[in-house]
Amino acid sequence: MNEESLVDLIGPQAEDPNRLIAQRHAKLARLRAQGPAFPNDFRRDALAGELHNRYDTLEKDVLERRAIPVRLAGRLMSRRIMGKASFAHLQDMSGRIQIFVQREGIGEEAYEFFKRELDLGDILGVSGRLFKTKTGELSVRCEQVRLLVKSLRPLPEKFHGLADTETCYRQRYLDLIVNPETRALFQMRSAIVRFVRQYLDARGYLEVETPMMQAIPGGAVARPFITHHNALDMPLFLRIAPELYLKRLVVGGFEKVYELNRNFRNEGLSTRHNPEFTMLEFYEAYADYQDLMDMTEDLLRQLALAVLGTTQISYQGQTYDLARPFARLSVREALVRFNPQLDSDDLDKPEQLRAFLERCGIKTQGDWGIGKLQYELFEQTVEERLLEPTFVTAYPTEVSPLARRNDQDPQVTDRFELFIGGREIANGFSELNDPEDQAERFRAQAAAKAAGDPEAMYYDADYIRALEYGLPPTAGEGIGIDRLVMLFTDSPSIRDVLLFPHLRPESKPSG
RNA sequence: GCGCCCUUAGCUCAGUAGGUAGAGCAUCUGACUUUUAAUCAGGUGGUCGCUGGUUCGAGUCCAGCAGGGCGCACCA
Repeated sequence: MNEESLVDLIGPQAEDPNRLIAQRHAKLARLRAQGPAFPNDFRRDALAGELHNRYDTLEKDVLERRAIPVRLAGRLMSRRIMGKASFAHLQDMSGRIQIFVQREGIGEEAYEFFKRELDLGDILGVSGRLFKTKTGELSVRCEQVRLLVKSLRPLPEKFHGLADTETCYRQRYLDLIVNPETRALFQMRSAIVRFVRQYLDARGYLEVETPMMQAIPGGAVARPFITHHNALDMPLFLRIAPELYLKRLVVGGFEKVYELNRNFRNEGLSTRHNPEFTMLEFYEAYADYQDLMDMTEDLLRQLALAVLGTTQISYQGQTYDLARPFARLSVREALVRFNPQLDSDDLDKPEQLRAFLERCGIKTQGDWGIGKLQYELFEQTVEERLLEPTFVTAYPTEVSPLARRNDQDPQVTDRFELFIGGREIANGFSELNDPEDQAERFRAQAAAKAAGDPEAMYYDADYIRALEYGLPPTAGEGIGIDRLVMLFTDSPSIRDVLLFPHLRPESKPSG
C-alpha cells in the first residue's frame, strides 16, 4: 500500500506508532468505504466443538457423500495460504475447527479479499460443507467467507501464546483468546460453582441474596471497605461476610439457606488474598458441626468426581485422595502433635504458653488470652503442615465469637476448619443461638474495637434481637470458592482463578 | 509496609567483558490447489519500563521512581 492513500483514508490513525495496527486501520477504512463494516446479520447453525463431537469419528468418504452444510462464526486463529487454496482455523466458544478456502470454492474476488484483507484475530462468518482432509482432520470446505469484525490489534504469538502474567491479568480477554488452558480453567471454575449449587439445591437448600452493603459489617473478623450513601448521608460498609443475615433468615424459618457470592475485605493482597473474593456460606437448622463435617467430606468427594472424574487431586506436586476418610483432630491435639517440644500441660498456662510462642519467634500481645495464644500457635506451626485433608475441631471460644460453646468444655466451641494441602478450605460450626451469650461476646468484641483493634466486631443489636426470637439449633459453614478452585485447578495463585484479579492501575494502557 | 527478583520489536525470548540491537513467530513483497508451529526467497519493524548519574561511550554499571512476580507481615 502507499502511504499517501493511507493517510487520506484514515487520517491521524495512520500515524499510529505501531505499523501493524496502522495497517489494520487502513484495511478497516477500505471496508467502511464499501458499506457497513460491522454487520450483524450473519447467523450460525453450528459450533466447532459440537461438530468435532458429532463427526470426528465419521468416515472420510461417508462425510464427503453426505456433504453436510454448516454455518460457523469465530475468530481467525491461524492461516496457511498456498497459492489458490488456503487452510485456516476458526475459534468459537466451543473450540476450533479448520476451514478450507479455495479460489475455486468462493470465487476469485472473495479469495483475493481473504488473502489480502484478512488478519489473524478477525472475526469471520463462513458457510460450507464438512469434509475430512487427507490427514483426517474434520474441516469446512467454504462456499462463503464473510468478515464480520475487523480486529485492529495483532494477537500474541500463535505457538507460545501469551506468557506475560501481568498482561494475562490485565487483559484477560487476550489470555482467553490465545491460551486454551485459561479457558479450560474458568470453565472448570464455572462447573465447580454449578455443582455446589446443584448439591445444595438437591438437599432442599434455598439460595438467597443478602446485603452486600451493610450499616454494621459483621460475621467475620476483618477490616471492611467503607463507602457512603449520599441520599441517606450515612456510611455503609461492603460486607466482610453474609453470616449474620443468613442466620436471621434461619430465625425467619428458612431452615436451609445458602449464599454464594462476593465478600470484600480491606486487607493485603497475596497469592491467597484478593480484596473481593467468593464465599459459599450455608446454614442448616437441626444440624450440628459434626453433620457439616460429614456433608463437607461428601460434597468435596462428589465434586471431584463430577468435575475431575476422579477423587485424586493433584496440587503443586502433591496428590490427595479425597476418597479416603478425612482426618479429624482437635486444635489441642494438633498443637501437641506438631510441637513436640511443647508440654501439653502448658497449653492451659498463659505465662508458659506465651513464653513458648515467643521462643518460637511468634510475637504476642499482652491482652491475648489462652485461646488467642493457642490459636496463634496453631496458625504459625500447624496449618501449613496439614497436607492431607484434615478437619481440625474444638477452636477456642475466645477466637470464635459466633460459635456455640462445647457442652463439656465451654472454653472451646463446636467448630471445625478443613485443611487440604496446608490451606484452609472451610470453616464451620454449630451456631451460637444463646442470645445472652452472643450479647456478651459482642460486648467483648466491641471493647476490643474501642481499645483499638480495627478488626474486632461491632455490637449488632438487631442480630441479638433476632436471636431473642429464637434461632433453632443450627450449623453453618463457609467455603472459600476461590481457594477451592485453586485446589481443583492446581493454581498457585488466587489471581489465576479470578477472571479480573485486583491490580494497581496501569499508568497508561499501551500495546 | 519490608526483602529478593523481573521489565529488550505486536508476541515468545537471546544479548558475551560497557563499544551503539538480534532470533523465531506475526507483518509486508513474491512463489505455491490438502496445509496444520505449512514451506521457500526477500524486506520492514526498537524511546532496551521511566528519570537521573558514572563514563569518551550504558540494554549492560549506580541511584530514584513506576508496574509486575515471589516471600514476609495482615487475613480467608
